[in-house]
Amino acid sequence: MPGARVARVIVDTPLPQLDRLFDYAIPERLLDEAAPGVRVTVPLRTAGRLATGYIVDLADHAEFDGTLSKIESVVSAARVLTPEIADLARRVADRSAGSASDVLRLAIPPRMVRVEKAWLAAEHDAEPPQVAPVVARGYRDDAPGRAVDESRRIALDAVPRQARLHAGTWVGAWAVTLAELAARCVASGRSAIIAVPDYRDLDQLQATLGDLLPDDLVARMDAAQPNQDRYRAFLRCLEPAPRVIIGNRSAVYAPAHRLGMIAIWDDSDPLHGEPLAPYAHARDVALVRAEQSGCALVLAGHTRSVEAQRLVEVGWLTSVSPDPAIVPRVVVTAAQADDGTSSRVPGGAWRAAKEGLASGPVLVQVARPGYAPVLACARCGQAARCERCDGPLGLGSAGAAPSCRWCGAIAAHWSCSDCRATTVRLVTRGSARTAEELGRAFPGVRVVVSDGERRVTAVDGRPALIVATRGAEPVAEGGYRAVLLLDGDRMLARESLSVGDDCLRWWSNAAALAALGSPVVLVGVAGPLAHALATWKQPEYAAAQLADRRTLRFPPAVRVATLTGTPKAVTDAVSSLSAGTFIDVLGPTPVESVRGPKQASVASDAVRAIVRFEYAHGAAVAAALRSAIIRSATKARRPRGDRGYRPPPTLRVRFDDPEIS
DNA sequence: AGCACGCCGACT
DNA sequence: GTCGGCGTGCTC
Repeated sequence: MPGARVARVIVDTPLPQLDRLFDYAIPERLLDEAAPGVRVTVPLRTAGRLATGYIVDLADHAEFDGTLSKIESVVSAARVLTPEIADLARRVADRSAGSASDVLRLAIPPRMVRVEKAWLAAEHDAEPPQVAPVVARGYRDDAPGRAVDESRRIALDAVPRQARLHAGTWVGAWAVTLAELAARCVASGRSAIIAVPDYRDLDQLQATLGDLLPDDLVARMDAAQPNQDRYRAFLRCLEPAPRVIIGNRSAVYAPAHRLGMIAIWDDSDPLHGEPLAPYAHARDVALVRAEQSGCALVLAGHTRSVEAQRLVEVGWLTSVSPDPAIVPRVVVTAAQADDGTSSRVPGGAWRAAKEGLASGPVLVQVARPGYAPVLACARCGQAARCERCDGPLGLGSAGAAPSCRWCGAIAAHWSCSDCRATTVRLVTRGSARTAEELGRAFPGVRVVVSDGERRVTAVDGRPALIVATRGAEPVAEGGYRAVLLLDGDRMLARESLSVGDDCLRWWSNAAALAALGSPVVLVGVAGPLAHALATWKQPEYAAAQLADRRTLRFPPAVRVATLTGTPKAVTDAVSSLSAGTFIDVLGPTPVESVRGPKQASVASDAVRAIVRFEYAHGAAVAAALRSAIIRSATKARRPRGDRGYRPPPTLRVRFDDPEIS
């Protein structure tokens, strides 16, 4: 808008009451630079106090009646906030009773001046790249490809196999499928976003894309990479040409030129949940963004999340499965009675491993890292706990001193809090101890351990035992010749509503790493879960779970909002909800001081209430809670004297907290 | 947050 | 009479 004199600015502040657009006059000297999307500094309330923000729009006239302040400065010419992302941030914030500026902090990486200057100086060709269209293999009639071409929304069951790249490395077939769909977008001049849970998946996806596309068309947005690299990748997404944007959960906020597809791999992995306010899950952001931009949406996995299954059942997603169906050869075996001395590997699993080792690598999935994750008093059996923080003590390696799994403190002079004995007994096996035992059971066989600390992402095709904690399984050249799922019973022992879903996901992801026809041995688990894995019908399991949650009125059959804060603020927020917009309210109840590695930052008298409501009332509930947050933020204020100490907010709202579902 | 405005007790 | 305490309100 040439000649515009007014800029509408979103101010970067955590204060909920400032979460709206402010009109500012554009001074003469900044008329050329003040463009939509640029970073600016503006005075707020009084001169001398400057805030940063982004211009989201230009206008001829202000909507504000009073006299306008002037924009202080334009930080740079880079237009980092595109109209699409500004709109997305608003929608996501509205849906979760949060601030758009909180969302923008996730969407726009910290500015790196040198990187930005280099990018602004460079030429960006708008020439569409020449990429040959590809077909997604493993599905009948190219169903996933056509869905992307027609901008439809699908729940995609991945092909449970491995594939070899040109360079000789091996990746999961899921990465090939998603890369093919992304390449197809680029071939038609559109961009694609693929969000994956962690760096292992990201590495596989990036390598796979390297086979299909020139490297400079792929932007990797990785939370672990240095800020410069992150900002450089972000700026490349802004260029007016199709890109394939891959990254972890925050990639769903990346700007994209003509977005054709947004895909989430393994959408029930907890890493897709955002721990920062307003806590929007990558899946939900993808849903909002697909709606907003009209692009294709792909929720892919070896398991079907209960949330995706709900969307299938309400007709919002279409289910697409591999055709012909590929079913890993799953064998279910009873657990060996564990007397602490004999090998923990039952006969059937042992034979499968033995046979597999004749031709290549064998995967052994265990529940926990370390040597002995749980210790107990040798005399009375009481669990051994840290003297400092009361966390559980464990052994990191065979000869190590006991240490706390929460705070890391070494317990050099431990004595039992009950009977004062000073020797401990090992009560569980971690990956290192399992590896040690397997090394004895299979003399002469190479043993590799992969867990959160020792990151092994790939192994070659030579015989070896690969002991991996769940989620840390490397990809094997040619696929594993056998997969042993050893700790099924232990994994199932966790107390959580989603423990079944989680276990099925861990097992299915490991099973998909097996070579075609090689045995996958599930030890010590029976019932519907074992059946779902053996028949490879994860969507049916998800459908049954969803039916259960419907009768219980648990998420995701309904939505929930968790309100935490002072009793007054929580009560006020609850009573501000109009009747008919919610089902019921649980609580408020006092928040028990959480005994755990992470202490929640809430006031000592904090209470919590949980509001359940139908999806149809989401907007109304979010709007009401949003005003309650603003009310509590502006009303309740602390006395002026105590600077420095920052009390927790009087009211915090979190929608669809995965912890309680 | 941070700063202004505004309405009641002890001071030259 | 008025200096300054901090409750309340607003930020273009």
